[in-house]
Order: sequence, then C-alpha cells, then structure tokens
Amino acid sequence: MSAASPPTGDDLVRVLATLANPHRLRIVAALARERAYVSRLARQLGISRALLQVHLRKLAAAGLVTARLELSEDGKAMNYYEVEPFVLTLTPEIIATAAETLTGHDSAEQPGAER
Amino acid sequence: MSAASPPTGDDLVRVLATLANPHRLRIVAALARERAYVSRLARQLGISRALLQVHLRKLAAAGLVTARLELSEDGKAMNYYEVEPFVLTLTPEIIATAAETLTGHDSAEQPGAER
DNA sequence: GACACCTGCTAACTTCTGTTGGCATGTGCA
DNA sequence: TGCACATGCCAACAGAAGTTAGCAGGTGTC
Repeated sequence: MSAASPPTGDDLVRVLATLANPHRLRIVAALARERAYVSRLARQLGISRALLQVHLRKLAAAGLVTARLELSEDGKAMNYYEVEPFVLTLTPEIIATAAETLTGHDSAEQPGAER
Repeated sequence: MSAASPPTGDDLVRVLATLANPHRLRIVAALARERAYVSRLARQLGISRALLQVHLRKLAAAGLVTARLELSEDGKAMNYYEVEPFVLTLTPEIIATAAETLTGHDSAEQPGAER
C-alpha cells in the first residue's frame, strides 16, 4: 500500500474504521518501532492475546499490517507482525473525490434531481 | 482546525471514528462542494433529516463542519453547515507519536518491563 | 385554517464492535 | 509427565452506534 493514489470510498471507510480505535493505534505504534510476535505484543500492550488477535486481524484486513510466520531457534512457531508503510492524507477535497466511489445506497448525485 | 500540528491520540481517534462512515463521508463531500442547510442536504443525499442531524452533530463535535444559523429572505430560519478546511496526514510514524498521548488504559510503555 | 417549508428532540429497535474466558494444539525442557 | 511458552478458534455477553418514526415548534402564503 502506498496510498499516494486516491483511495476508493470503501477502502477509505475500512481504513479509517480500522484506525479509529485506541488499541489498534497503540498496536500500529508499537509495530512501527519494531515488529513483534503476538504473545510479546500482548504483554507489551497489557491486553489479552484474544483481544490482540482480533485487532491484528482487522489491521491486516485493512492492509495496515502483515503477518509473517517464523520459527524461533528453539523450534517454536512465532507469528511476527509488522506495519505496512503507508501515507494517507485527508482533506475535504480528497474525501469529496473518494465519496464518489462509495458503493451501496445509490440515489442522489444525479444532477438536477433535488430541490 | 489546521491539523498541520500533530494531533493528540484522542483527537485522532475521534476524527477517524467520525470520518469512518459512508454517510458522513458523503456529507463532507457534499459540503465541500457547497454549504447547505439541513433539509436541503437531506434531500440531496436521500436520507432522513433525523439521521442527517445525528451525523452532522458528530461531524461538528469532531470539528469537521460548522453550523451557521441564518434567516432566509422570507424569514425562515435555516441552519447552514459548511466544512472546516482540514489536512490530516497519517503514517505509522505519526500514529506512533499520537499514540503516546492516548489517555485511559495506562500500563506498558515503561522501559524494561516486559519480556 | 390548511398547507408547505424550516427547525429541533426523543424513545425504541436493530445491528455492529469490543471484550472475556475457555478450549484445543503445538514445541522444548527439567 | 508436567510446566512454560507459542499458536489459534469460538461462544457469549455488554455496550456503542446507526436508524426510524413520531412529536412539537416556528414562519409565510393561498
């Protein structure tokens, strides 16, 4: 994800909804400093693994983080996560453009319809 | 709001949560083109006034739009809304900075605590 | 007075999201 | 074998968010 390209409306909503959560913000912040595996991250952030998993899944679904399964020296499976570098800029104009590509709920937008 | 300044974590969450909604995206988009009063906007977007009010309130609470009460020529009270120009840029690094100012749920962040 | 337009509020329902706790699986080591 | 660490999944609850429908108040015009 490079996001220099204009995001589609639906993508935008997904990314914003994903980021609009304190836990997930902290997760991204932590991973921005250094990648980590699930259990470690959970301890670091002071939240349960189950909860962390849910949030990581959402972040991954939005393309903001990626998982990489690795084996530690002693043979344990560790699931490392890392942030996907992204740049997202929001302004009313950018939103106006993105909004045109929103799916679902048609109507409106036909020139000369209302009022 | 100019947002060239680094947003606090809580503000960030509020703004993102506000923007993470198709209706509100469309509202911002519509207002970015031209300001409008509630009833007109509702017709334009094809949603109920009650629903629009709720969303407008949230947008206003996040500082993304502002209301201005005016009297039309024929003496009717019209509540005009317009977008507040803003520029918000998001990257993992910016999020990492903002996350430090998140209130609530302390713990973690003490160096040398975990693992 | 009836109608058309504007405004706002609230109660109630439905749907989505966050969160917890438990269960199951695997590895390595004393 | 039992403990410590890693992984994952799922059911269930609680709370937040979205949505609708209805009520009430205002102005101006036919």
